[in-house]
Parts: sequence; structure tokens; C-alpha cells
Amino acid sequence: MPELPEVEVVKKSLVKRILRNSIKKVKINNSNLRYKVDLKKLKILENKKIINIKRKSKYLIFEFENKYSLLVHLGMTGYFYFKNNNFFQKTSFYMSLEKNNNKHDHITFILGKNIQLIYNDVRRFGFFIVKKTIDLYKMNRLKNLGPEPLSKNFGVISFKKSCRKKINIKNLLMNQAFVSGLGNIYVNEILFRSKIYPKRKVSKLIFSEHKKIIKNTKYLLKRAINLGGSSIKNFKNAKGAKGTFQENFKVYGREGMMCKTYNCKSKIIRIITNNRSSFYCPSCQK
DNA sequence: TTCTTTGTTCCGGA
DNA sequence: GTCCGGAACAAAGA
Repeated sequence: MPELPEVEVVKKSLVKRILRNSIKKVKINNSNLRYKVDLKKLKILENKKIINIKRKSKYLIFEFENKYSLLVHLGMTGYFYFKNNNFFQKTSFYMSLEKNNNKHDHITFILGKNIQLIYNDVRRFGFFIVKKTIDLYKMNRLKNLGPEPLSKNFGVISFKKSCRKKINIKNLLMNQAFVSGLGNIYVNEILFRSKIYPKRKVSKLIFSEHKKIIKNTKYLLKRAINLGGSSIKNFKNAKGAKGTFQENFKVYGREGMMCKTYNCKSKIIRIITNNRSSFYCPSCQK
């Protein structure tokens, strides 16, 4: 599923292709996404110049010249791709490497004579919301977001400020008010790289572990963004690209497989914490 | 049939 | 009253 790095890659790709352009016409094939898509509101955006495209946490925000904005969340399986008469080009590489299935093309933005931007989402957990820009940023889901993990505002000070000492570290990192945009995959990987057991109480962490978590969060996200960029360039070799990306996971989805730490003979274990799968190495993570 | 996935909300227990 | 964990919800596929 698209996590922060994938959304960032999508954003960069959209900036390149449609910033300062406008949507000529919007078509909805299936409005039953997570929330009902409001065609009337989407039509407010027709023929208005896109003056800004942002990523905030895992959200995409398109700001239009008429002071309206479009908020998009890709959910679990959402992605955009460009299509003209003869070819299509993905903006995201992750789940989208599977062959395109028109059945799940839910929204079409007609950009020009032969060029369209399509939103495809198999699970339909994504959503589109149009509001006045000023009201959009007042929504709780945006207002309550904690610092961006790649910003300077996310640092060891975040641990000092957080009053949630009794919860486990995995849950804290998943909490969007503590740090925004981390999902299950990257939190699992961050904790493995930091050698910390997912259910450790936050109160039991020491300062050097705070530093490790911060450093590894930034490292893993940056690396994933760079890989995403390169994957898109080579997206023709779809299967190969997908394989390369998943090889980078050390614990996520690797239940029962050998730990990748040199000389470690343990197998990766999966447990459920806070209703999500947690993968960890019982030898490496304490 | 059951399990999996995300982010949010609600509820009960401590 | 507060904090935390677990369940539920949306949908579809393995």
C-alpha cells in the first residue's frame, strides 16, 4: 500500500505533469470510494489552474486558483496513472505494477484532447474531498497531524514532549499526532533497524534509542523515496522493479523466514499488536 | 469462510 | 477523568 515515500513519489510525478495546468473535465465511473465522491464539488475544479500540489502525511493536496482544494488519500490500493490513446504511465510503482484493470478506474480527469489522469483503486479505501482551501486545512484529519517525519520538527524532542509513556513504541510511531505519515510497514522496519521490540513501553526506552529511532526513520524513508524515483524510471520492467523494492524489507511480511542480520539464526515472528501485524526478530530486537 | 490491509472512532477496563 | 487496547467500519481478493 502506498505509504509516505510512495505518496511523495506520486506527488513529484504529478507536479512534473500537471502543476499550473487545469482539468478540463471530471468523470466519475464509481463514486463509492471510502466516502461518496461528490461530482458537483469536483466540477468546481474544472478549468481552474492547479497552483499547488502538496503532500502532507499520506495525503495529497491539490490547490486551485479559485481558492478550492482537492484532498486525496490513496487508501490501501489507490494510484494515479496517465493515459492517452496509445499508452499509459503509472505515477506510482507499488501495487500498481500488476497489470492495469479498467474495472477499478473510478475517476477520470480529462487534461487535454488525448490525455487523461485516471484514479484506480481496487479496495476503494481511498477518498476525494473538495473544500474551500481555507476550510480544508481546518479539518481535524489535517489539523491534528504531528510533525512530518523528515522535518526537523521530528527529533528526540518529540519523545520528551510526548506524554504517552505508557503505550508501546510501535503504537506511538503509528500515532499520527506524534509523527505523521508512518504506516505499518515502515514502523516494523524502523524498529528492526533500531533493534527494539515492538511492544516495548515508551517509558522504558533510553535516550540513545530515541536517537536511533529518529535517525532510522529518516534514513529508511529517504532511501525508499529514492528507490521509488528510480523504480518509476524503470517501470517498464514491472516485475523486476517490484522484486527489488520488496527485497529491501528486512522484517515486514517475512514471518517464519530467517533474520537477515549477519550470523543471526532466528526466524522472524509475527504478532498482533493494536490490531496490526508486527514482525520482529526475537534475537535482534529487545 | 476467514484473514488481511488503513485510519478513525467508539467503548470498556484499568 | 484519563489513558490505553481492542473492536468495528469501509471493500475485495487470496
